[in-house]
Amino acid sequence: MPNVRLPDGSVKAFPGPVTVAEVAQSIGAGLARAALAGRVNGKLVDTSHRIESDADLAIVTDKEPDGIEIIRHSTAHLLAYAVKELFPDAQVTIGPVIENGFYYDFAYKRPFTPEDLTAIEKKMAELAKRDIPVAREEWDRDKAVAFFKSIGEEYKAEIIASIPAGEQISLYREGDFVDLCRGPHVPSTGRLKVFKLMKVAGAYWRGDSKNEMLQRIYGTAWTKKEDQDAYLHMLEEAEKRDHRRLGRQLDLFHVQDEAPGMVFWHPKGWALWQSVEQYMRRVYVDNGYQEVRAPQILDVSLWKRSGHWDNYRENMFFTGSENRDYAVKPMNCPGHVQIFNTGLRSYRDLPLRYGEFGQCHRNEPSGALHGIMRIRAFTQDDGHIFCTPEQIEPEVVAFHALALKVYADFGFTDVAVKLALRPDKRLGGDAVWDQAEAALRAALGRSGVEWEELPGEGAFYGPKIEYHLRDSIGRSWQLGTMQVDFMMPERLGAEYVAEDNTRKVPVMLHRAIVGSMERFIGILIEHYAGALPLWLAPLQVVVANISEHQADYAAEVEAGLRAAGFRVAADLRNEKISYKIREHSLQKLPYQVVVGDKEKAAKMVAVRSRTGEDLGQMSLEDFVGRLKHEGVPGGTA
RNA sequence: GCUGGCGUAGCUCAGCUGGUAGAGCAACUGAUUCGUAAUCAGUAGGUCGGGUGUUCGAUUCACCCCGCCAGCACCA
Repeated sequence: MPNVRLPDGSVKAFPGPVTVAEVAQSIGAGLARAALAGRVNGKLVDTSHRIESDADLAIVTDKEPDGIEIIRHSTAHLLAYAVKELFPDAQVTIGPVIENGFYYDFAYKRPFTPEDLTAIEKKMAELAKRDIPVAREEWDRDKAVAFFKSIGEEYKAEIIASIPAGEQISLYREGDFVDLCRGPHVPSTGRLKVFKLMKVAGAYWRGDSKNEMLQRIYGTAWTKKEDQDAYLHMLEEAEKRDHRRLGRQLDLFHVQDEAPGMVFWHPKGWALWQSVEQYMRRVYVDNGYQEVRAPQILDVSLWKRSGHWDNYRENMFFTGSENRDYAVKPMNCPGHVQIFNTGLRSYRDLPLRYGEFGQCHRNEPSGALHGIMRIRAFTQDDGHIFCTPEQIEPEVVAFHALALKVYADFGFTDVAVKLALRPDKRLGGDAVWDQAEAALRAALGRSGVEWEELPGEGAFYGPKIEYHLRDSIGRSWQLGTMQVDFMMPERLGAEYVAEDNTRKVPVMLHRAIVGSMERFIGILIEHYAGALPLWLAPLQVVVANISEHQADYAAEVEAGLRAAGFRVAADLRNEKISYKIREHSLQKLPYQVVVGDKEKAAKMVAVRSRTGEDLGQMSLEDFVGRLKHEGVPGGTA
C-alpha cells in the first residue's frame, strides 16, 4: 500500500502498486496526457513504471529539461525505427541525445542520400502519427545477445555483450522495432511531434578511426514548433556571421587553393591584426615579459633533443639544404630555451618571462582545416616562463587573472576552464606528471574558478589548463593555455645556479592567452558579427561629402581625424549620400561623418553611429573626444 | 586522414537527359552635384578547379588529382 509523495509535499495513498501513469491520472487528466516519464526517488523512469512501496514522485512533462531530453532520446529511437522500416538490412548501433537534438549511427551497405533523409523523416512522421506504444522489457543479457545476433544486429549484440554478464538489461519495443536502451522513453510515438533530420555524415564505430565508418544521421527535436523554428532561425543567423563569409564581405583576408590552411591578410584584416597584436604587446610589457624572436626553421637535431621528433613528427613540415635537414617550427618553446641558454642564469633571474608573436607551421590533416580557425600556419602570442618549482603556483595564478582580464577587454566573459591531464604518448615518469598536475590544480583552486578535467588530453610534455570560448554557432574553441613542463628544459640543457650554488634545471611554463592570432580574430569576427568595437575596427570613420562643393572640407576633417590618431578615410565619390551611407553601413563602420554646406559653413561635422543613430552636429574636437573615450580596450560601441 | 557533398564572371547563383555559357550585384565609361541604407544609361568580364579518357563533339559522362563544405578522427 504505497504512499506517494508529490513535489508539493502532498502524499497520496494507493491501495496497491500503481504506475506513474496511474498516479498522473489520479491527479488530473491533463497531467496524464502531458506525462512523459516519472522521477521516482530522483531516478527517471517510464510512465509504465510500477511503484510498489512508499516513494517520492514527480511527473516529468515537456516543461522541464529532463522532458525535452526524453523527447529527443525517443526521437532518436523513432529515427532508428523508421530506418529499419525503410532499410531492413541496415544495422542499428547507438543514438544519444546531443545539444539541441540527437543522432543515430547506422551501418548500411551504401551511403544514405539527402533523398533518403527526406523519406526517413516522412516515415518518422507517419510512425509518430500512428501513436505506437513504446514498451519496456527486461531481458537476460545473454538472451539479448543471442536475440540481436539472430536478427542480424551484430553491433547491438557487441554493445550488449560488453555489459557485465548476468545483469538484467532493458529493451524497448515499438511496433516491430526493438532496441537496447536504458530509457526512459515516452509512452508512445504520438508524443513526438516536432523534429527534423538535419544532415548525414560519417562517424567511426566506437569513435575510433581504426574502426569502420558508420553513417550518422543528425536530427533536432523540440516540444514546440516555435522552439524548433527559433532554433533553425538561430542557425541561419549564425551562418551570416560566419567569419569566412564576413572575411570576404569586409575584405579582411582570403585563402586560396595554392596555400591550404594559410591566410592572405588584406589591408583591413591586417589593421585588425595589428590592433590585437599591439594590445597584446602592451600586455607583455606590463606584465614582466621580454619580447623575443627565434628562427622559423631549425636543424632537425634540435627537434630530436626536444622530443618533437618522436612525439610530433607527423604534424611537422620539413625542408633541407646542403645535406642538412631542418624542421619548420611547430612550436616556439625550443627556440626560447636556446635564448635562455645563452647566459649563465641565477635563481635571482627567475622567473624569467619571454614572449613572442611566433609563427608556427603544423601539418594538420586536411579534414581538420576550417576557415582561419584551424589552419597550418598560425601565429601564437606565445610565452615561456622559466621558474623554480615554488614559483609555479604564483605564476599560474597571476596568468589566470591576466587571461581573464584580456578576454574581458575583448568582450568575452563566458570562458570555460579545463584541465587536460597526461596523454598516453608522453615524456617523463608518473612522479613528474603527478607533480605537474597537482601544481595546476592547486593554482586553479587558489584562483577560485571551476574547471573540468580532461584525462588523456594534455600535451606530450606536460598537463595544461585550457581556456575555451564558444563561437556563434555553439562550437567551442580553445584559446589560451597554461602548461607546466618539467621535461623540455632538461632535454635542451637549460639550467640556473641555485641559492646553494648548485646547478638546477628550471621549470618551464608554456602559456598563451589568445592562442592562435588567426583563430582569435576569427572568433572576434563571429562574436561581433563583423561590427568590431571602435578600438579594433580596421577603419573607424569615413568622412563623406554631400557634393563636390565640400570635398576640400571633407579632406580637412579627414586629416584632422588622422592627426588625432584614428583610422579614417574620406569618401569623395560623386555618389548620393544615401548610397555612400548604405555602403559604409554594410561595411559595419563604427562612425560615418557627413559634411555638407551647413557643416562646412559652421566648421562642424554631422555624425552617424553604426546603429544608424544621427548624433547631430558637433565640433571636430567634441567628436575626437568621443572617439578617444570609446576607442579603448573594453570600450563599447 | 576517413565518409558524403560541392567547385561555372570579383561576389551570390542559373544552366533538364552531352551540341564550346547566362542573371543580379560589384567593376569600368558617360551623364547626374544630390542631406542620412541602392540615380540613370552604356561597356567589358569566364581555358566552366586541374588532368586523362569515352565521344563527331564534354561545363554536362567515367577515372585520377587539388581545393572547399559538413561530420568523424585529430587539434592552437
